[in-house]
Amino acid sequence: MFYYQLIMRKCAFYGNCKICCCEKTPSLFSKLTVSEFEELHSERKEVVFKAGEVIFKQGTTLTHLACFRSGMAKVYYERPEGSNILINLIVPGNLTGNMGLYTDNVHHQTIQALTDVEICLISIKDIEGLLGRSEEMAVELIKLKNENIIVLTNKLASLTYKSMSGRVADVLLYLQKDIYQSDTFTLSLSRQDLADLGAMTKESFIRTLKEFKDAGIIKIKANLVEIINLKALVKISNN
Amino acid sequence: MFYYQLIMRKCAFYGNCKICCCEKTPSLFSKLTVSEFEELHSERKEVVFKAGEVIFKQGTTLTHLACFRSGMAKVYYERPEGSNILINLIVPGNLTGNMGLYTDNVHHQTIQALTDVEICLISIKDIEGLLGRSEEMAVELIKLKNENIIVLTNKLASLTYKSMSGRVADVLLYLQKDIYQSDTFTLSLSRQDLADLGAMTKESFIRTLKEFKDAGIIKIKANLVEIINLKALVKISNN
DNA sequence: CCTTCTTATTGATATATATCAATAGTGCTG
DNA sequence: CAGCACTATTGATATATATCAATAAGAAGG
Repeated sequence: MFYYQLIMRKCAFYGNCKICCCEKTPSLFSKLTVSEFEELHSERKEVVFKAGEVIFKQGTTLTHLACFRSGMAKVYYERPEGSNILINLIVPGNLTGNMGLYTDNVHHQTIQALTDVEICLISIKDIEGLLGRSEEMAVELIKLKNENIIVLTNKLASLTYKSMSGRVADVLLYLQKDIYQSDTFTLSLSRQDLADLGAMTKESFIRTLKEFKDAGIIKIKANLVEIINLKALVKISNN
Repeated sequence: MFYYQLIMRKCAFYGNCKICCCEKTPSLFSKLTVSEFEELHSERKEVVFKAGEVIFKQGTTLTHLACFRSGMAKVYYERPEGSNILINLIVPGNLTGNMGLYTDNVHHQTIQALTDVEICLISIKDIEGLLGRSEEMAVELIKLKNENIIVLTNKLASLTYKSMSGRVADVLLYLQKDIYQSDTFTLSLSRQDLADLGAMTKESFIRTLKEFKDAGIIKIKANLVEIINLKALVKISNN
């Protein structure tokens, strides 16, 4: 019996592990048998990080992989020259920190909590051990990687070929669709973080936001954002 | 016995298959047994494309994966609005066209020959069949994917945070290090292609190239490029 | 070898975006 | 609740880069 079948029937069986296993597709763990899952589950470490704390630091050894159970974090790439580029946000159900797997065993990004965060840490050794036996899990990981690459390619296209307003629209659409899954949301990010997501200065981001506000496309009051005209936003995104 | 051990001893055994199997690390095929390799090898299709021909078209069904044996191709992402973003170049030993694997089975990029090109086409069915049995190959693919992601992240950082001269320097360093592996090379790419690699207009690229030429960092005459001062180029790349 | 077409180069100008600076708001701490 | 520090906002200006236009240089074809 597969773990996901078990958990579908007895949802509370593994507490909120179902967030990491069943609520996102593809999930690294959905195809594991109960005993395979138990291997990982029994060895996991539940950890709580406070807002602002660094979960993984770029350049340090990759020993664990994080499964997000609650809260929000930002993933950024620290450039040698000092500036940071914000790659994406992490929300419950996401898996992160495995870019160095099978390559140099080093973290290639820094992950920092934006709110208080609950995660499970799973040892890379356990993951590698299981990957060496479970083709199912390896295939799921390949699937995840391919999705990562597709998302990154889209981001590359957005950031390099769109004008500022298109990029701001993309940031708002990303928050609405992938992060908060609602037209109304309270930001856990600073204006600087938002600007970093869109690869521009915070002044430019704020100005563009104001244009959208003046045009009646969004409402924004401090950190409370409401998207009024989604279609207009999509249109701006598409130039 | 692994295939790569066999081929190390009898290099001509499989013709120039060693380009795809042994000369790049990681290689998807290096950990296969002889019989596993034979499965793929016997079913492969050797194809020649002429310069300018499209090998894979973005949006079409993913049926085969291409192993490059000779020549050069460009990989670009076609944006809905019409403009193209040049992601990277493909040279012998590279594997390409598997971003849609296990996801939507669609090509997410267009691959076009820049010179005459010899490739082997391997059916996705064969790859998937073997991936379902060989954890070794799955691990190699994960490794490849992770390297792809690391490279893409660097590219994202380069293209979004560097000024024009830094990006032109990056393009030249990419050609020198990853593509031609020489300080002197004859370009198979147009100025427009080079500009696309650096995410700028061809006029801007040409102007920056002229600056480098005037500063004695490179020599350039039509398509013949010589890098005179590599250190200066690296310094410009690092801002 | 001349004509035609494409690609490359150079120059002048426009424009988007960053930078710098000043002000306003927000939240924390004694 | 006053004062300080940090973040957000707005405005003025500078600058990098794109755009447009004109010319030059190659490449292809009769």
